[in-house]
Amino acid sequence: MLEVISVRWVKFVNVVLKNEIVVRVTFNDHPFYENIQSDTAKSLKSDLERYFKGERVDFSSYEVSLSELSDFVRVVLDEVRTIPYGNVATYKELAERLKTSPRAIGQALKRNPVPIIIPCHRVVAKSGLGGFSAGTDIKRELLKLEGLKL
DNA sequence: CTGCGAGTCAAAC
DNA sequence: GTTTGACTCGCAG
Repeated sequence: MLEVISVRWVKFVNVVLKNEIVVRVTFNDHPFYENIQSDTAKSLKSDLERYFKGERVDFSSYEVSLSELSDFVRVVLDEVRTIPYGNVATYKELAERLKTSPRAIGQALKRNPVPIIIPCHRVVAKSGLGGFSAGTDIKRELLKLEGLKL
């Protein structure tokens, strides 16, 4: 079963679920047509609304689909999910933990299909913000929500 | 401060 | 095989 959540924020945040598993999160100028049926989708929509209001919300219990990704990307994204709300890690720190290079971490994060759910915005460069697949302005706003400046 | 070369490693070509 | 990054470090101007 396919479900869609759309939430208005600085952009529209559109989330697609398949069988109650999050398969994609995108930032768009227009909302997607919503189709919300399961309790999972209802709960996620309310969590997203609370999150965008600035409440501390943990998305780590939602299942995500990483099956199309390489082993390396999965390992990196799993590690990123352990970064708690309001905290950040640098590309270098993750590289050291996973015995790889900062650039390889960046390449993996770029392939994250579900930003916010997997909080890739909490990974920043050692001196500065770093990049973001949906635009660095979005990344900055997400960090601001969690009380961080950069 | 800005710029550039080298090191790095997974992905893309 | 070569090139390209959501990076970092060091060293010049």
